Amino acid sequence: MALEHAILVSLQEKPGSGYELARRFERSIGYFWTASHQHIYRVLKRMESDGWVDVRDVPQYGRPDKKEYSVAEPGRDALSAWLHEPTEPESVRHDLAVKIRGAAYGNPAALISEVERHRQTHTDRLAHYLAGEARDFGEHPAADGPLDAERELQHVVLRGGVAYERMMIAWLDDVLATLAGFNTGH
Amino acid sequence: MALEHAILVSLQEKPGSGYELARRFERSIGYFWTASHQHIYRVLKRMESDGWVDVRDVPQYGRPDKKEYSVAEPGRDALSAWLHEPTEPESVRHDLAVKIRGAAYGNPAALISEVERHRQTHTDRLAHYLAGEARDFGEHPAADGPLDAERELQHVVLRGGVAYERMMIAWLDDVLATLAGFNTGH
DNA sequence: AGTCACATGTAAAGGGTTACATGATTAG
DNA sequence: CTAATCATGTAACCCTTTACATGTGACT
Repeated sequence: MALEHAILVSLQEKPGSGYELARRFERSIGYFWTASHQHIYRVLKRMESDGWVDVRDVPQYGRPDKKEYSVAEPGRDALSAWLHEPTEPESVRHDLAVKIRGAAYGNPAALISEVERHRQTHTDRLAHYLAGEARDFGEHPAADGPLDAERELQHVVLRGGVAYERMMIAWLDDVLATLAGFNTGH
Repeated sequence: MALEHAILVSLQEKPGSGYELARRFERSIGYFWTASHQHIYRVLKRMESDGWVDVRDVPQYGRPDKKEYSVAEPGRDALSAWLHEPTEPESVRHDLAVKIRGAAYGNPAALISEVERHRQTHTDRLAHYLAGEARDFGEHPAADGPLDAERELQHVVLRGGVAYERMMIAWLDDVLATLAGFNTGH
C-alpha cells in the first residue's frame, strides 16, 4: 500500500489541510501508518491532479490561510477498490532484532541500554494509547465523537495497538533477561 | 537501517553467495527483515565496491559456479558502529489497520475474508516458527548448530517472532468478532 | 526581539519493488 | 522436452526520508 489510502481514510473521517493531516499522522492514524508533512504534501498534490480529492481555499483570521482537502468521487472509488483487493501482510522490518543477532560477535551487553530505550518508548506509547482509549471509548465518551461502526472499528484498531505494545514490552523484558545472562556469566 | 546491516549479520554467521542469502531471507533472518534477490545482489555490489565484503569465486560441479561473500574488516567495523549507534523503533506500517478503519464508510462485512486470510498467514507462520524452535532449540538440538551467545540470541529473536504471531492471531480474532457484530445487527 | 504554533512547499538522495533477462544442470 | 533448482544480474519506477526553504500571526 501507499500513503494515499491512509490519507483517503483520514479525509473520509474528516476533511482537513495538509498540516492537519500531518498532525493526525502524529497520533491516531499515525499509530499504524507514519508519514511526514513533506511526504503528505507531495502525495496530496498527486491526488489532487488525479482528481481523488477536492481542494478549497479557506481564509483564516489570526493565522495563515489553508487549503482544505476532501475526498472526491474518484477517490472514494479508489479507496473502495483498494478495500476489496487482497493485500499481503506487510513485510516485517525489525532493526532491533537484526541488532540482537548481530550482537553475538560483538559485546552483547552493549545492547542493554539500547533495548531499555526501546522498552521505554513502548511503555510511553502504551500509556498514551490507554489514555486515548479511556478518553474516547470509556464510560463517558467525548460527546462529539463518531458513532457506531466507525467508532467500533477505531476502537478495535486501537486495541491492536495496545496488544502490540504489551507484546513488545514483554518481549523486550525477555531480551533483557537473556542479555543479563551473559553479564553474570550464568 | 538498511539491508546491508542485515546482510553483514547473516554473512558473519556464515559466508555465502547472493543466492544463498536470498534463501536465508526467505526463512530465519527474513522473519524480521525481508529482501528480494534483486535487492540483495544490488546491495552486495555496493558493499563489495565499498570494501565491506570480500568475494571469492567458487567453481562448482553439477551446478553453476557462484561467488562467495564474506565480511571484510571494514564491514565488521561498519556493523560494530551501527550496533553502537542508537536506532529509533521502526515506524509502523499496518495496511490491514488502515483498511479496517476505511471499512467504516463501505461494507465492513466485505473485510471478513481478508481478515481471515491474514489470520491464516499468521497461524502458518506461527506453526513454522514453533517447528523451527523445536528443531533448533529443543531438547535435542542439531549437532552442527551455533553455540552459546549466538544460539541464545537467535532463540530470543525467534521467541519474539512467536510472540508477535500469537498477538496478531488474538487481535485478528478480536477484529473478526467486531466485524461479526455488524452482520447480526447486534 | 525571540519563540511557538500554524501553514506550505522543493530538491536530492536513499531504499525497495516489479518487470525483464539470461543461462547451467538435474530429474522426470 | 519440460519443469525445477541453482545462479546472477539490469532498468525503470515508486515510495520515503532528509535537508533546505519560506512566511504569518500570537504571545512574551
